Amino acid sequence: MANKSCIIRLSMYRNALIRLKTLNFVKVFSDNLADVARVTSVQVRKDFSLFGISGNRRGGYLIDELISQISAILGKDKVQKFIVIGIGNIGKALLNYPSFKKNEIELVAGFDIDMNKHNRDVEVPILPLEELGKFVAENEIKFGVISVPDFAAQEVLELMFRAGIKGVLNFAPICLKEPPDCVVRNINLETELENIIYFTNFAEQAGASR
Amino acid sequence: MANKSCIIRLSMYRNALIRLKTLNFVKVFSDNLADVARVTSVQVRKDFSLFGISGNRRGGYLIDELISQISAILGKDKVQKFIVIGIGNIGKALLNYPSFKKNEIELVAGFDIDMNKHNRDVEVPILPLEELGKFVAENEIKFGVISVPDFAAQEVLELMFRAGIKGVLNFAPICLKEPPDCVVRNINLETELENIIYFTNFAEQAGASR
DNA sequence: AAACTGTTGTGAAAAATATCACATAAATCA
DNA sequence: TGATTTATGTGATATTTTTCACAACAGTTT
Repeated sequence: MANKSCIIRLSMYRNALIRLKTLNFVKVFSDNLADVARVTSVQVRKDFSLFGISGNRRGGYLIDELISQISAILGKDKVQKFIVIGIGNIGKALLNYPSFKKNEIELVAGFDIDMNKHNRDVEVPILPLEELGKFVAENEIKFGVISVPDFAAQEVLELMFRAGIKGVLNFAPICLKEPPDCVVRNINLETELENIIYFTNFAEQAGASR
Repeated sequence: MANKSCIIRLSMYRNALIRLKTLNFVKVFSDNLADVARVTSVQVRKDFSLFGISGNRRGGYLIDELISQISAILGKDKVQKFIVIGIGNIGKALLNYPSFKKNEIELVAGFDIDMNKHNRDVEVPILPLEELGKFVAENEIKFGVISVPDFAAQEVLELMFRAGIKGVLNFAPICLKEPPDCVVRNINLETELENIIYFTNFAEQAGASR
């Protein structure tokens, strides 16, 4: 079965393909994708073979065909709606983030407990948290982002789960316990920076001792 | 050698430990950390053993000691300064992100090409991109975040590299080519969402066919 | 039409990562 | 003080992921 990094790579291939298409590429080779996505060409082909995507021996892949095949796998054949809970720094950034729409991802509403943040008269309304359940049911929302402070995150996740949300991206710096049949992915900005700090320092030490 | 996920786990253990310390824990067991960081206890101990961290047979680990050992590994024994390039949605969110300081990570300046965004009269100034090299040299900055549009990202990375920056967190939705001796880590918001979408749909299908 | 070239596709091998099983040590109890 | 309990620490094993090596094939050249 496909694993997490494999799907991440598919997304990257798709991005690369879209970019290459704007350059008027008609067919691409696994080597092209490997270069752009910074992996090996075998990795590209192995990933494709896992999903039954095949090209033409010696002829590479037809770019349009490939894009639509990958898009289908990633659920990009239809617009995927999602909501954001917690309109702080990150929540606000997501509300204004331009490239979701280009990628068939649509942020349809934000939620917050702070009534000063509520606002219904805009394209993407900010609603009180109490309306979450109703909104999710009426609009058939499956995906959501958590951008509340750490202490509130687990509670918000359970709220989302009860509302019927099935997939969650969590920015709160805490490792959430995923409810059954609910996919949760954590992005922790400090952790990411700490990772970079470690490997940078490590590389320096290794370099110095070389 | 330690790998990327191992360091991410160390960060998570540290977060967990700090949380447990506020609850007045004095010692912790690998099982406690496993629960909070959502891994197995063997994994915790294996990770520790990789860095020569040892506890007391039967007695677990002294929390203060453990925090300082992990902190030292992650470079948290001193404040790590970093800058942000591109003061758009994400850049702004980072400027106001509260929990960096708690974690010995200090955002010291932002940079942008748009002169309307420049502002020197605040704690974290926003400076013109031309001043990057000078600022980085004078303030001995080693780390930076890229939050510019995709088409500008590679160029900005090379600019940062020439200025002397060694570790970069990239939010631009493009896979950057890392210069030699420079650590680059990509966070792509769309890709993360696509990942969630895929696995949510997949779980649904698997559930339905069960 | 035969030889050649360059790319895909994949079984097998290797490398990386995580888990298991259990020896070892420290504390407690009888 | 010997037996028992409960964690740690780690070699061995299993699993996952990536890379290697090369057969298969479709064009292209001679």
